[in-house]
Order: sequence, then C-alpha cells, then structure tokens
Amino acid sequence: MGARGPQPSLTVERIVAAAMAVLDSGEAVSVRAVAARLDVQPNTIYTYLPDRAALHTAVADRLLALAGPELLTGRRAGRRRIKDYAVALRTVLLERRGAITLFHSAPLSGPYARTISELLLGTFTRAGLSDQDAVRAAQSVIAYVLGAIALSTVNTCADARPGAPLAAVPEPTPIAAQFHATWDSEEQFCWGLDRLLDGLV
Amino acid sequence: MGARGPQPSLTVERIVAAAMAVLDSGEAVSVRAVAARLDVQPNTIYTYLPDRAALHTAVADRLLALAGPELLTGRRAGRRRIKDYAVALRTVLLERRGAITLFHSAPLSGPYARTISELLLGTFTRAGLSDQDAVRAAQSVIAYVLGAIALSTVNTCADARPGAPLAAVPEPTPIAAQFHATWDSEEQFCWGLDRLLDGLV
DNA sequence: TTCACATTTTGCACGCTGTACTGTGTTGTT
DNA sequence: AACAACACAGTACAGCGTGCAAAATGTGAA
Repeated sequence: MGARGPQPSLTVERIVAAAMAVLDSGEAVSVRAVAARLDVQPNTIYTYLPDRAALHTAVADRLLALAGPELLTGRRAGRRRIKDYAVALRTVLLERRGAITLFHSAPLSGPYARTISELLLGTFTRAGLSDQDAVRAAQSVIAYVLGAIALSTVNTCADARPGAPLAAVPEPTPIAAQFHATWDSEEQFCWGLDRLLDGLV
Repeated sequence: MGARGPQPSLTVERIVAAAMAVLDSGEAVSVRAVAARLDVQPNTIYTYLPDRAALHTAVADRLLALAGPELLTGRRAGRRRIKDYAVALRTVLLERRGAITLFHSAPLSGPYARTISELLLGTFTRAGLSDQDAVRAAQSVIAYVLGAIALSTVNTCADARPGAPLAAVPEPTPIAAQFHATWDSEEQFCWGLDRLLDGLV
C-alpha cells in the first residue's frame, strides 16, 4: 500500500525547525526564507503545508511550546501557574523579532494552543468558575497577554525611528511621557495581569 | 520663505482619507492601492509620508478617532466611558477587515492615540489611582482591548478555512469547543473588560 | 523484468509588495 | 532672467506568496 513516488525529503517537523531557525536569526518567517534554509525550492513547502498561514500557525504553536506548558501544571496555585507561563511566553516572544506577528496572521489552532487552552480552562474551573466563565476568563487572559506583548514590540521597535510625527503634537504631559516610556516593562506586564486575575479568581 | 516648487496636489489628510476608503472597500492598505485611488504614482505618497509604517500609523489614528473619543468624556462614570469607547472601537475595527493589523505594524504615536491615552490616564487618576498606577491601568486596558480584537479577527477569519489541522487532534472537550466558538462575541469581550476594570478601579 | 502510476520536486511565471534613483517640470526667490 | 527648491513620474529592483506544467523518482502490479 501507500507510499509510491520519491521518498519525501522533508517533514513538517523539519520545516518548522527551519522556520524557527529563520526566526531566531532575525529574518521574517517567509516561505522563501524557510525553503532556502532547507536547500529547497519554495514550492516544495507546499507539499507539506497548504499555505503560509499554516506555516505561521505551526511556528506559533512551537513558540507556545517553547514557553513551557509544564509551567501551567503542578501543585502551585493556579494563579501562580498562569503568571509563570505568561511571563515565560512574553520572554520567548520578545526575544525574537517578529514572533508576535505570527499570532496575528494565523489562527491558534495547533496542538499546543489547544493544550494550553485546556490547561487554562482547567485551572479556572478548579478555581470554582462555571464552564462558561472559565471560557471567558481563559480568553481574557490570552487577549491580555498577546495584546500586551504586541503593543510592547510595536512601540519599542518604533521608538528607534526619529521620524517626524505627521502633525504638530502638543506638550506631552509628564504622566504621558511616563506612559510612553514603560510599554516594554515586565513589571508593567505583570501588574496588569495581576489586576485582571484579581477580577477573575 | 517657504513654499517653492509646484503646488502640492495632495495632503496627508487626503491620503489618509483615501486609505480609509481603501480599507472600507475591503482591500489591504498598501501604498500602491492608496496611490491608485488618488490617481497618482506610488512614489508620490513618499513626498508626504516617510514610509508605509507612517501611513499605517495615520490610518490607525483615524480609526481611533472614528470610534468616537468623545465617548471618553462627559459626566458618566469613568468606567462606563471606558467601556463605551472600547465597544465602539471594537465595532469600528471588526467592521473593516484588516483594520486591526494596522495597529501591529505601526506605533500608536498619532495625535488621537495621545488624546485617548490622556483621557484614559485622566479617568484613572480621577478614580483615585496614583500616576504610576494610572499609567499601568491605561496600558492594561489598551492591551486587553486590542488583543481581544486581534484574536477575534484571527480566529473568525480562519474558521472559514476547512484545512487539514497539520496533526491529529484529539477529541475537543465540550468546554474547549465552546472556547473556540465564542472568540468573536461582544458579550465575551465586555465580560473580560469588566473583570479587568474590577481589578483596576 | 517491465510498465504504469502516484508522488515529490523543480522551473517558470504571474501579480503583488515597498521603495530607491533619476529625470523633468513647476514654482517662488534673487 | 537665472537659480534653487520642490513635487511628481518613470523606471527599476528585490522581495513576496503561490499556481501550473514538466521532470524526476520511487513503488506496486503485470
């Protein structure tokens, strides 16, 4: 039965690994860049993955795994577990330029994404929330975490630009200056996450 | 002094308006699409804006304005104002495919972004928060709102794809099915925002 | 052993993107 | 009238995702 034709030279696994290498090297995760790293024509990728979005989904899933889903298990308090994983994910994503954008061009449908959803849901139901509220809580946490990371990268990448601000901007209030200076602080990230969790559990 | 050379045929204002028209028509906001709508060569845009990121920043700022910053003022409770504006922004961004992505490729440095920052900060300080906590609270709210909208669009756009899931996925728990079905619900959005605000004020 | 066929991989191509460079024409200032 | 500043077009390049046809390659059946 089955496998006629030349032996496949790649696997999805190897493609994702190459994509991770591309990401680590600072380049964008394009189909062509990944193919080049595998010494293969770009089209070959399409034998294993339907399109670029699938590639992005797979890499995003790998990043979720890299952050260490095991942090979401164990005997510590559920709240502590969530914070640990969120901080680890933040680190993983901020260390790689362009990593967070993968989450915007591809759905969270990979196996690790599902695992993490389940773990989050379990944590919240064990904390006493109803099924529906657990769903809402988990989605809220994910929204906050990914949103915060996205804003942090967007605003820190941009401050390198000296550019003219398009329109005359009035004096930034002292408090507003502080506002724009602290986007990428881990402490800020944790503070907001703690306040959200205050409302959840 | 000043304006030598031929009279400019465009303004940043007209460019942003054209970009909004492009966005409303469902196309992506590319330099070329905007230029085409203005019956102008793509390069002409660069006379008025330094690069694509600046265009995106300007359009993102316009979207923030379209949501109605006046919702953030007035005599109603601060919490209510925040919720009203967040819901309006959500609607504005979800109505336009690709709108949220503008916030990921461009910094929030436009005048309306600053205005909204100030209004948020004012709301939180008036609620009794210290300057530092107001900064943190405002950033947290922005992170949640933009993150939730991003996840909502990513996951609803993707469900249209029938595609193979890359790897054998086990039975989705009933609760997990619910999880993936409610990404784009306004009620879910408000619930999470309420919980966050519970922790903030 | 030979043939047919399924399957991978390639080569080529198309249309799209952002944007750098060069030249041309218009304008206000000297 | 000459000049300098400026807007704009034309051309071009390198990159992107990906569709399609042909070639290479291996296995199962005859």
